[in-house]
Amino acid sequence: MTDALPAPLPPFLPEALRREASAVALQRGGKLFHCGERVSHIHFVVAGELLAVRYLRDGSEAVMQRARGGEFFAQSAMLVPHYSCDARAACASEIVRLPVEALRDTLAADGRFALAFAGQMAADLRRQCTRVERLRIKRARDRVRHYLVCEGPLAADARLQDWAHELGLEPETLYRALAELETGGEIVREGRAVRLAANPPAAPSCAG
Amino acid sequence: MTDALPAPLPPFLPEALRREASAVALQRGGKLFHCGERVSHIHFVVAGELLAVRYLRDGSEAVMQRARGGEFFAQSAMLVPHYSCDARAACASEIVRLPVEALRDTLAADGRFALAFAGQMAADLRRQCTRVERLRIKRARDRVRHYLVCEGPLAADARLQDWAHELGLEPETLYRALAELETGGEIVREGRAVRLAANPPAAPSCAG
DNA sequence: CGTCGCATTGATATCGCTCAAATCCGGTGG
DNA sequence: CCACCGGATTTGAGCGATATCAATGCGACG
Repeated sequence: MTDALPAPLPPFLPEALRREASAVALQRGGKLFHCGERVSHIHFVVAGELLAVRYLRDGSEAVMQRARGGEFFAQSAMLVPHYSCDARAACASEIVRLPVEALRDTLAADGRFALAFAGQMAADLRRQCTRVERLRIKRARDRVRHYLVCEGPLAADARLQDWAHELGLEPETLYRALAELETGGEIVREGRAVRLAANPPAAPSCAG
Repeated sequence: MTDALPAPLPPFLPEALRREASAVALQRGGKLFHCGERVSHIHFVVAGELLAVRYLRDGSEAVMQRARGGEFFAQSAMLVPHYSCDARAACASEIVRLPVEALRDTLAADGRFALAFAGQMAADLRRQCTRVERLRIKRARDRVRHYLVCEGPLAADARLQDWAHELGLEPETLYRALAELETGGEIVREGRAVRLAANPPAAPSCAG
């Protein structure tokens, strides 16, 4: 406990906050906090995946948030005194937690940190906004296009499985969509990498 | 120009920032900024709807962000010197813009404001995270359930059309899903209001 | 060499989207 | 007060797309 773990934490965290940080390890299915508990910490996911879930009366559950390595989790707990959902690890995970009091104090006192923290949240927010717009798209091909336009080419070391999950598609559907886009000349695949074709078949934008 | 518009702006904005604010009105289709332009302002949507779009080479477009009345827009511009997309009004809109320099300075100088601003972004981020998880759900019925669990009952004065759009469904699909859920006893409809049934048909969670 | 996970392709079922028509509801004007 | 109108809601029928199940190829790794 109470290890200082400078490496995995965001670089903009002031030393004063790092000293207050403590590490938590969770098994798959382990709980980080429960609905109704008093908010004491803000969490940063070093590795693994955390879920914020709310349970339905019939035993099923609704995932409200999902955070993976390098992301903050349940940031909105900053604003409220009690958690309104449960936090569970989707797989074995390592978390660093910061006392919410210390975070608030540091935000209020350290302008440079406040700016960086707001910046991190702005970046996360932009990513989620883009995902929302992408998931609103119905056709698999159009989601793939949207991703390539907004996020750039897919790295060669990425697994298509994970990409399918990011796109809200089943892997088989993604494979088929990629095959069609490649046949249509809209994308180019080099090994596992995928990028938009430089010269798409449809009407070009400006030059004739 | 340079109107101070205290009413529509978030209450936590310091007076110093309000004095720097200027109002902008846009027709449907009007551009707020273009890809490549230098970032000068952060925008707050008073009324209407703004889109951040990136154009594909074939003339179609990808929406990256969407902001409606009461929301900030293109917050991530805080972090970068140039816009990487175009901003267009989806309908006639009123915007208040804050010079990014002034915003940065105020964030760094005014701790209370920095905390509130970060809080606003945390709340927006939570909302988007929940939407992402909801849109990942494939079946219409399950999306409706997720919404009611995470966001609470639907107000009686809401239009089902707007709700369908929020859920990423066509109105007809939502009507059918609601009919099925009501027949199944999972939800109760009182006029236009919709809420989860107090006593669902499936197995209860704790008490027998 | 065997195994395992990932990628790929085929066949089928399911679900949501689209087009179309009927009903309901609120507001407007006579 | 009533007739009318427009938009929202609801229901029906058919189509298209994705999910699902199944089988095969492929590459890494022990």
